[in-house]
Amino acid sequence: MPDSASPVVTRIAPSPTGQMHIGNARAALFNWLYARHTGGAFLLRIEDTDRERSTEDAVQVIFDSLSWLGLQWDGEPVFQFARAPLHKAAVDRLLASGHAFRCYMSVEESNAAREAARAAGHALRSPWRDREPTLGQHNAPHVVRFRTPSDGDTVVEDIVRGTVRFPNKDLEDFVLLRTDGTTIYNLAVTVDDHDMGITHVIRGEEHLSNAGRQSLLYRALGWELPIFAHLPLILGNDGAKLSKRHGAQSVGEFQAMGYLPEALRNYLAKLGWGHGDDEIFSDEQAIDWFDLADVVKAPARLDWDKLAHINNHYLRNTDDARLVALATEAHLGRGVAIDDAGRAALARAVPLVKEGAKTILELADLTVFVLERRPLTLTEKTLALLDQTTRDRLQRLCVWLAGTPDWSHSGLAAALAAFAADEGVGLGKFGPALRGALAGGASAPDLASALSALGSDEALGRIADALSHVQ
RNA sequence: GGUCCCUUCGUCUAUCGGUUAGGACACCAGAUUUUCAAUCUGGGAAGAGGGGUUCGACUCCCCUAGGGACUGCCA
Repeated sequence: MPDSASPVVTRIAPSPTGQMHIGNARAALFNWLYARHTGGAFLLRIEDTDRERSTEDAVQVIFDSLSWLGLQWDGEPVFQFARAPLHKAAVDRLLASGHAFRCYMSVEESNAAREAARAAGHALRSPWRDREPTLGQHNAPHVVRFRTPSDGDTVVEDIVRGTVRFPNKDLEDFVLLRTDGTTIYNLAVTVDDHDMGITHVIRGEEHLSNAGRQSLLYRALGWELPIFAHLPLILGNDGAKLSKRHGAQSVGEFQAMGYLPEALRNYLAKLGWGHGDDEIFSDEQAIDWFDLADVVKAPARLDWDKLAHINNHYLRNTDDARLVALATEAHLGRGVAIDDAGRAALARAVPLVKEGAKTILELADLTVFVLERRPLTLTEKTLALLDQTTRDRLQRLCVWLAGTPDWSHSGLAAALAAFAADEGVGLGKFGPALRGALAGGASAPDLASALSALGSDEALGRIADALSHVQ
């Protein structure tokens, strides 16, 4: 194990084959937190050895996802495929030391051999592990496999799992080099983690069994093992593996749904780790408190309600300029045109409604009423409310409001209350009709807020529109 | 099938042998009320089951059950 005095080096190593999974984002977060907590480094490695599935776009998705999440990696990203010569050199060493061997079985043959081995109660053992190819065979198509010990256990010390042992007989002679000469995951990861000086391998539990294979490689290569920490999986709300049907599974989707990166960081940090009763905390606090020893073992389910609650907290504590920009973006994304008046109205409306929004998308829903164009289409319900008494009252209200100099929320709330008192009725007598006149069918906040967000010209104009509506 | 991991309120979790098992989200009720929310107050809600160890187990050990991961010339 690495010297405890040596600086911590962690890494996130996604493969560029599509979107960045939220589980991967959480792993990145924990690696980042641990590196920052210890004053160490957080590195990024792109695992692009699968040439069939790796794409340029997906590499960009990884950069974008990490950047959006605010998890800045240290140094230049390492591209795994570019390190192929180093991987092959390691394989040569393994071949020379007898820890690996050339296997001339075809895919079909190895599949059959694997089944036979399982039937016999152990994992695949290639017949070539103890056989020398003839001279003619030597360069025939082959893979290179690891010569897995037949007896004993491979022990993995894991910070969150404790001591985990895998019987070697159940670990097959896994492939190191494909027939085409390219390297495979376990070998590449081991060589890269070693060369990059990774001290702590923090990743999802799906890699726990790989830690056994990788440990075998580290020892065969004569290298010091890193400290392993396998994180519990993130499941969907129903306890099943997180997939498309759970609503979202990639960082990009969470972003598109209107979650703030800091809210997602906070929520994700609480999935598999926690600090007592603390629910909402800053990055500084998380960095200060984070420790691998406190990582939870059990898998966690994604709770959308709680994420929404946390997102709402961050939304209401975010500065208005940023929220207005985000809301504007959301409206434009929906094809809603916004002119200068609209921008101004949005700037007035956002601060007044943000407390009720759980996502940026909801913030857009709550502000769409200010972007409607006059004359608004009134709902049946509003039309029904506009009887003569109410019309007369709203007419007087317009006069009253026109004489109200303070169109701030509090000024209007006071004006509305004073008007109601003057009329000798409760707000309920004309509130619903006024709401309908101001917002049409769209949702709107409390009346004082709605009025204030619209501004006097627009608000009075909308009321006049409603009053002139033929019955 | 084999190997490995996991198991406290519906959910995320606290507890690290002695607590009325705490908090948060959600839920329910009440208050407020111009819609929906928001807000305030109160409430219900948990140690998978069975054996041990111990003066004493949620906590340690074993078994069972359930869930999950891996088992590939993917990562």
